[in-house]
Amino acid sequence: MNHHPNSEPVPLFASAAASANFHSVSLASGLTTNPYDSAPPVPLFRRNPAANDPFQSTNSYDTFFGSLRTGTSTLTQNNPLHSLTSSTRSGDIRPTIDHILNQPPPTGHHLFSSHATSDPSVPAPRRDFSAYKSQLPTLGQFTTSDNFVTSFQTRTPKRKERTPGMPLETPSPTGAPPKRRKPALDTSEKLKKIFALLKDLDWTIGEFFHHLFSHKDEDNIPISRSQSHGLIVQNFLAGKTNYTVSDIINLWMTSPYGSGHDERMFETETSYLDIRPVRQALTAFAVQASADYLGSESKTAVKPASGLHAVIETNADLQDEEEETTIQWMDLGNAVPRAAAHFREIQRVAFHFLNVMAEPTPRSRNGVITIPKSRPRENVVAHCLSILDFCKNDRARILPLCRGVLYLASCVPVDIIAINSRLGTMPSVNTIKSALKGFSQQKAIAIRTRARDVSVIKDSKCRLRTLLNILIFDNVQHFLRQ
DNA sequence: GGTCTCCGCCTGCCAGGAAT
DNA sequence: ATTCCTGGCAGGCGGAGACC
Repeated sequence: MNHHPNSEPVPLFASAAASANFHSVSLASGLTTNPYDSAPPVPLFRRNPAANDPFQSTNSYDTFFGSLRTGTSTLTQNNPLHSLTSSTRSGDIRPTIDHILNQPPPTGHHLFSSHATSDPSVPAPRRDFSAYKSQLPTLGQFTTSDNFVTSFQTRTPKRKERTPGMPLETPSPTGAPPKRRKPALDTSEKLKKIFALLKDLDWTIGEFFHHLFSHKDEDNIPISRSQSHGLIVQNFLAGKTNYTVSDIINLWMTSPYGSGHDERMFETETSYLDIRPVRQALTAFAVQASADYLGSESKTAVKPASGLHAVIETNADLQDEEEETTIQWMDLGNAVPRAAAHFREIQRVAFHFLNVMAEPTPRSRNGVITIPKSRPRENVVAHCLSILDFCKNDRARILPLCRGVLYLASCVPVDIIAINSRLGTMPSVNTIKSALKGFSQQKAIAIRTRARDVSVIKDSKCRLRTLLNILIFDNVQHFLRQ
């Protein structure tokens, strides 16, 4: 037995009423119809599975997977599971008499039933392949005569469609009576067998999933699994099976058997590993995984190479002019669209979240839906992210510096700039002034370099011309009328 | 009263070394 | 090869004093 090292194997169901089978529990007399009331009060498994149960001889993890893996397993061509798969492949779902007789009683809230009819005497109507396929659980797709692994992958029907006039079975060339296939199992029957097997193994569903997907032991040492086991898990996790992980999660989130909403939904403090109910754990996982990613995203965003840094190089020779963190006065002009593009690319998730939060509610007036445009969302989100990044790293200040220059140029009182500096919307007034001085020095250096340039060039008519530099000063002082 | 300059403190960046 | 840790360094911030 391959139990979890830290937990005792807990039987999935009590053994008090071991004689009751699965159907008698959830569907008995049609009384247990409300899944919200309580869990099934009696065991879902038979204590003694049928003698021809293909799963009954498997009593360990390895035996279980080994039995499912190859054609030498206990599942053979004569196995009901295989017969159903064969009929599914052909696209001709024809319930046999046994199949009809084994249909579960009707209920509106059967835990695992896929039948919607309310009359047990009426066989399930014929359906096309896609309709039937959509109601099969993943485990119902197992085949045994072929490679078990390949049955997880998407298959295309290999057999010809049977026309109405075609006989159901082809006579044997030897004249022997044709072998009759065993009736196909429905979903409930398959689940019943799986549950019986789990009970024989003394496993809960949780233990089964844990051992199925665990890849490291308690010492953090990788667990060696069989090749087929690895491929099965790989195909499922890679989304190559008919029912993907997202399908399963969706079923968990919408199942009436899951606990309802409470304050632990979207929990941020308690680790999702410590939350047991499925919806609370899933929503907490989503929040905490997103939070972790947002943290790493912002950590990357404030690195010098990200483009948000603003260093005003004032060295006389401007050797570092090519550095990506060095900015000039001209760079402030297009800082907002540059930053917005940066956020959309590097802080993709944060940009999306803030966009969703800032999205205004569309208004309907006289049947015309209008979206407010007075505050462009992209600008708002870009400035919000710039403040957050500036809070994280004071070098990532391209937009705060733009805002500070605007405030300073607008003769805003120093106290207002100090308050905004405290709030993270702009640097301190000293830093803003230093930046302006740096820009001024950059301009002065550029002018001196141009002024020294007295080279001779050729014009369009190949005449030699001497460069003439003209400096034009513009008075841009801002006068305040008292 | 406003502005400028200086200086100490603090924080982020970066390079180098150690650990994994 | 990658990640983590640590120490040095640069520069921003904010307070205090001087100047206008």
